[in-house]
Amino acid sequence: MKVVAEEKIKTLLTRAVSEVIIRDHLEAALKSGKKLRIKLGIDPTAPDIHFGHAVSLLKLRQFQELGHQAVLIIGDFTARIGDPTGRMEARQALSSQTIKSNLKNYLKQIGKIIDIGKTEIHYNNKWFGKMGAQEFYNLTSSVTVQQVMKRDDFRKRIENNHDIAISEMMYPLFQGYDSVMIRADVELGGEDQKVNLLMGRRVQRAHDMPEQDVLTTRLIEGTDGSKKMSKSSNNYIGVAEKSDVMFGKIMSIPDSLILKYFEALTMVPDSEIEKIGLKLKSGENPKNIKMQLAGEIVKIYHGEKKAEKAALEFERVFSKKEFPDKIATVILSDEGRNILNLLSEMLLVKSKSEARRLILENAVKLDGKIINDPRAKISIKKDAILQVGKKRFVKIKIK
RNA sequence: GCGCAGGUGGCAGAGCGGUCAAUUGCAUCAGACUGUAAAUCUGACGCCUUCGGGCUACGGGGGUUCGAAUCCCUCCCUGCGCACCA
Repeated sequence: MKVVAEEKIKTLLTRAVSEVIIRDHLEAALKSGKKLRIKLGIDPTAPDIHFGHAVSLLKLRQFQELGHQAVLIIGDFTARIGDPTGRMEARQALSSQTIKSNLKNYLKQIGKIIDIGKTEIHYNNKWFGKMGAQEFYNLTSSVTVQQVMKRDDFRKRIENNHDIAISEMMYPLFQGYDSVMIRADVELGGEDQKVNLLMGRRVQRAHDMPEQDVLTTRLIEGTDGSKKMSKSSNNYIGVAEKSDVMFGKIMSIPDSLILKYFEALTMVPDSEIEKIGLKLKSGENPKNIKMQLAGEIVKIYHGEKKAEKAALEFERVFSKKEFPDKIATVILSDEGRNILNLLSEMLLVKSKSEARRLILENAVKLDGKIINDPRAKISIKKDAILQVGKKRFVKIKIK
């Protein structure tokens, strides 16, 4: 029994982990049998959780499985102020109602990964909402500008003459104060969060509290295979995506990411992953292994059955080039109409100009037959499938 | 507050009176090749079009000019320097 626990602790401290500070301290604490308080902060401004977040959440789950107390911090305070990071982008503060409804979604998504029933959830507006100026002042005194500016993206922005709002510099402080309020023993986060997480230690120290250990998880690259997964790079896979879409997106990652994804996004045991690594090396078609990967991941969010269905569907549409199982259906009268109008009415294209281009690129098919004349008049006599590119389909029913 | 440099398409960044719907890179989309891989190659990439062209765009507003992304005025915004402050 004890051996199993040691094994788990090892996995906890190494798998998909970028850095542990202070490693020896945390390891000792884990072995002491003490129930630790593990903090993870969530920013409720993003519309949904993606696999980048899932890495830390899976790590939190591992802590839970060892009997530790998961503590989620929902950053509703900062969300209400409005996040200044995305320059130009909507700065308007989210209404508390939007935040509330977002949260519901969040918890549903997060609940697929961790055991929400055993998780403490705190909204940091609870303490920041009524924080006085004096207290705020004290908080700002616990850290220097230089310390905050260590963050890489701040440094780069200074170099490139991009602006940094003072409120942005306050973020790490707020985050650190959260650690004080919930008396965190450990804080989790992506490796890009390191400076912020370390700030928690500083703020705790300033509040005469034992300093939390910090565990950063590896960042994963998105579907493009090069940039880290993020909403702004549009290379993310959302936790809430439909099983088919999720499966397909996982299949589109470069082969080189397969093992990393296995480690960071599945619960497949280390020993198993090692074997998979060997298979890859010995020349097995990576497609098969990627299929397995996709199945494992989809299973977490949608269950075994849907994962299997998604695999079949994938084979059907992309390997065999057949039509998908389920296609959005539109009912139309059978009068003839211009192909351009048809495409834009079906919302398969953004504009008629785009439609024209796609047609000239041989991307538009009706029942599998290429339409290459933008002026074609189409009259549909019986049900048909209209297709643009490889991924856009609409089934037309005649009424 | 003063001075200087800037604000261009999703982003970065050219252009500095007509040949600018605007070089180029990235991102995106389509086609070829495939395992929807990745890489690569080809093409497209404001909107509308009867394919002749038309319309709307280079921070906002106004002006000069036959003609402005390009010149002038003004407002807003950003950076840098000085001053203020410490």
